[in-house]
Amino acid sequence: MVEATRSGNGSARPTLEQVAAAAGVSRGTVSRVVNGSPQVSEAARASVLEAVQQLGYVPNRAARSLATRRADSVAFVVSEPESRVFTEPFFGSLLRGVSKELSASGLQLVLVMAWTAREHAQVEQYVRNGHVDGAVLVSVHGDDPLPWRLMENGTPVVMSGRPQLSHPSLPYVDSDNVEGARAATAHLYERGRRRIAAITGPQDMSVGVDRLAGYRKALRGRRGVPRDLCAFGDFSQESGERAMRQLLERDPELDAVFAASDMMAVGALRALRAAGRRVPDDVAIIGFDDSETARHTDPPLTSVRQPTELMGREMTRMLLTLIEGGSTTSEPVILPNELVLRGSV
Amino acid sequence: MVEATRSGNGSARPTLEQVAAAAGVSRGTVSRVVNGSPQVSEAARASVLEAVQQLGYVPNRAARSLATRRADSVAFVVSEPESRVFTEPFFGSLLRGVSKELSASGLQLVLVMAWTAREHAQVEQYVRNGHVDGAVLVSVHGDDPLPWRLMENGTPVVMSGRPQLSHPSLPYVDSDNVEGARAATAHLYERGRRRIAAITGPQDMSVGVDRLAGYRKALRGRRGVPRDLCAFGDFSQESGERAMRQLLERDPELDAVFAASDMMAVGALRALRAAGRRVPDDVAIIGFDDSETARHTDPPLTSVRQPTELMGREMTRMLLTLIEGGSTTSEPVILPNELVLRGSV
DNA sequence: CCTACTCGTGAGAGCGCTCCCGGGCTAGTT
DNA sequence: AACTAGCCCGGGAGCGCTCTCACGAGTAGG
Repeated sequence: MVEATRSGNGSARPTLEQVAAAAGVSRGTVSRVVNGSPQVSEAARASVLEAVQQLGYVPNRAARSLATRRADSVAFVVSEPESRVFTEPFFGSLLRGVSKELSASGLQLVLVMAWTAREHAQVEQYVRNGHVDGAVLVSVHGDDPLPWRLMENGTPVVMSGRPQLSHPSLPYVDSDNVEGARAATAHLYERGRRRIAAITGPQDMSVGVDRLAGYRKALRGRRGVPRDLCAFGDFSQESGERAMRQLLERDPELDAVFAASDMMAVGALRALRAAGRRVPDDVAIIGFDDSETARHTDPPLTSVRQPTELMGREMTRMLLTLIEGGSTTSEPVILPNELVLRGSV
Repeated sequence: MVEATRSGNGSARPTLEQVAAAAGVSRGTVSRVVNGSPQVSEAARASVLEAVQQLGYVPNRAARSLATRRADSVAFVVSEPESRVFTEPFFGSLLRGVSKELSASGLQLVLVMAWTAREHAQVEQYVRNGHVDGAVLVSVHGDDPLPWRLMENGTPVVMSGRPQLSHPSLPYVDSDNVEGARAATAHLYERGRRRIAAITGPQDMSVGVDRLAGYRKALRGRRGVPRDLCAFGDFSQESGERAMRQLLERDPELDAVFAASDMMAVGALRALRAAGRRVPDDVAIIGFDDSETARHTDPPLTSVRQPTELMGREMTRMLLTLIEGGSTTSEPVILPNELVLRGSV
């Protein structure tokens, strides 16, 4: 009796068998109805549906998984050694996209986070062991073999961002970093700026490379415009500040800066203020990521916004297609960015 | 043959049965070893362990769940109608704490997000249907019946933050908002400030109420100090700016502000600058949350930091205890905050 | 009118695990 | 020596579902 209380849970969940009994059909038929098979008469379907409704039947996930050998869930893997993962709205937004797209198809979203090397190995174990049908990988490092290991294993995987060592046909979704950077730089040019500097990200990451390429592309062919006025940062504020100081030293006359991340732009703002430059009067500046911070700087930062939620949705769609098709390779999807205009230009 | 290729997946995962065969024992014994039962001889244990190692055996989650009638997973439910959920580091940090604590006990973390009312209902369905053993609820609104509905259903639930309509024994973890606000205000006083204003949060949320209470508590009994110099905001930057303007109007002589959120503090900074006040020379200011933004304002913002990751861990620990004990009620846990000193004081 | 299908349905056989019962063995007790 | 008490261990039953196969009834074709 104590046990009965213990298990609590009000009414025990009805099983297929009970629904079948109530509807006056067999288990098989109920299963067919529940799974939307066309092979069932209207009469049977109706009475099953009624019984389902009445008993409040919900399929038991575990039993289904066991029988189908599918997990009916996908992993969202964050393999970030740094701790600041979620301070960036990027992840949250991506997650939201994934969540929305996934809930439509009834799959579970299992969140897996790994910081230490040991956890990293566990993640691989976990995914390889078929606990999930596929995985969305975010913030994977360049030399991380995880995606390929999983692909070899036959597990569908989709990454966010183009991997550096582009393995042929490794499925990924990315925003058009080249075009975003190009548009930002072009915007500065169109506003009449002529000495446009760049603070770029690390060149061992595709975002870093692409955003620099976009900057160069925008300035290519323009006469009398320096286009190698760039300093390198690591996306952090400090590095942006340092880079800005270097740039001011190299060219005190510069009148605009394209920063490959908002954080670096914030650092640049500080350096500019310290150097007595007014923004945007003396120097215009554009960042990248459209982070929360961009809205609160002084002046507010014009920035390139990535369609993060959409990226999440696309990744999920791609993953579901892979899972369904039993494949592990796919053409990448590149989504357009958007320039958000604020006071810094 | 095509099928064989399709299913891919390299080597099929070994089952208990196969491990048993390899180890020369029965299924039961392998199960006992895997689950750490003491009722097994050293010899048997050793040979099972060896077989497990060799075959790379990992228990099938679905089968286990089916047999034990447990889900071996908990849900992290974000029921936030707003879209800015993850722009605040709070959630990410909480999530990390939950993830860390959970991975130690081998449970899955299922992320469930709900924005629309319909999704809200689905979440309830989902959790009630026993897909998870328990749930961590964050950012629940005051009038949201979700936690109680789940509790009635017998599902263990832990909330973040003290609920307003404090249902007796609804389990929650919170930081000590009263004490955090008190310490911040007291700090301002100790630094010699005497006209300390407050920008408080909405009074229909416990955080809003508590932080105001802390402010009042710090000033109680101090002679010649105004302690009702407060304006209300809604935690947003705009509301902070507005509140600050009101306060300056009411008392142009004020020399310090305690803001109940960093965002409001940022707004206040703007208003102060617009009014020609220097921070911290003329007016000192302290925020709350120690957000990413606090680090990037000018000057950097002194703020109260909540032990968010720890809160996540505590919530998880509490939840696991509830699950294990088959209970749904528990004493709340209140964790201390910390004042992070930066340039704004 | 018989054969050949098609279509809807029922039933059996698992999926891989845990739980529990009972048998065999050893050690301790009278 | 006989009996009991433990301790290990094996194996059956069953968790709730899907899937395959076979069967009966209807329909069309020869």
